[in-house]
Amino acid sequence: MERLTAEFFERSSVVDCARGLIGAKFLWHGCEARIVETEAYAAEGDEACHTFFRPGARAFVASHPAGTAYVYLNYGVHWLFNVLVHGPHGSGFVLFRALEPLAGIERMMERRGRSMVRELCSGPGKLTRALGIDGAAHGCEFLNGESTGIVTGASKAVTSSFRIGISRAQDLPWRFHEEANIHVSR
DNA sequence: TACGTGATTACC
DNA sequence: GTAATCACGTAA
Repeated sequence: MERLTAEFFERSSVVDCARGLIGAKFLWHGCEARIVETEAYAAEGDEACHTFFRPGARAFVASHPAGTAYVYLNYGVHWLFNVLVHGPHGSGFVLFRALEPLAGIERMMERRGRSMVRELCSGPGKLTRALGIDGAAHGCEFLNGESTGIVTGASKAVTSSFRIGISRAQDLPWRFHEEANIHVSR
């Protein structure tokens, strides 16, 4: 078990980072959860990535180091959590789509208002709510924080599939999840 | 299956 | 100023 550093998000492509994070442990202010579902968004050549239609996202990519949190509000309701990648052949984001709660579960239940563990983090908007992540985390270099970061973990059988909830570039198999894990999004 | 919700953006 | 678009969750 080792802490991931920014170097992890510099040495591989955004797609490999997304796949490689499955099974790792996400630490956030007293809560711990295994990453069981991610998606990759490439800053160049991916029409579903924010950089394709948002100048502000392009500016963010250009002005922050690898490993920075990119957090934004979606549909006016849900905060979504991404990690910035600066790979050898391009930049991008890894979206956290689902987690398997390990510690701090009581706190997650409080924030979610649900008591079933598999309802806590089984979606990108759910997991930010469960962990108390909001716009304050945007731009944060959380990897080496006092109480935030990512720790390597056993990667089990990882399946790739198409990304969810997007209208463009639907043909890229850039969603990754652990097989047969009940905590992935529905 | 319908719909609330608000930031960002492009275009007047 | 306006309108369109959205990497979603919930109840039903």
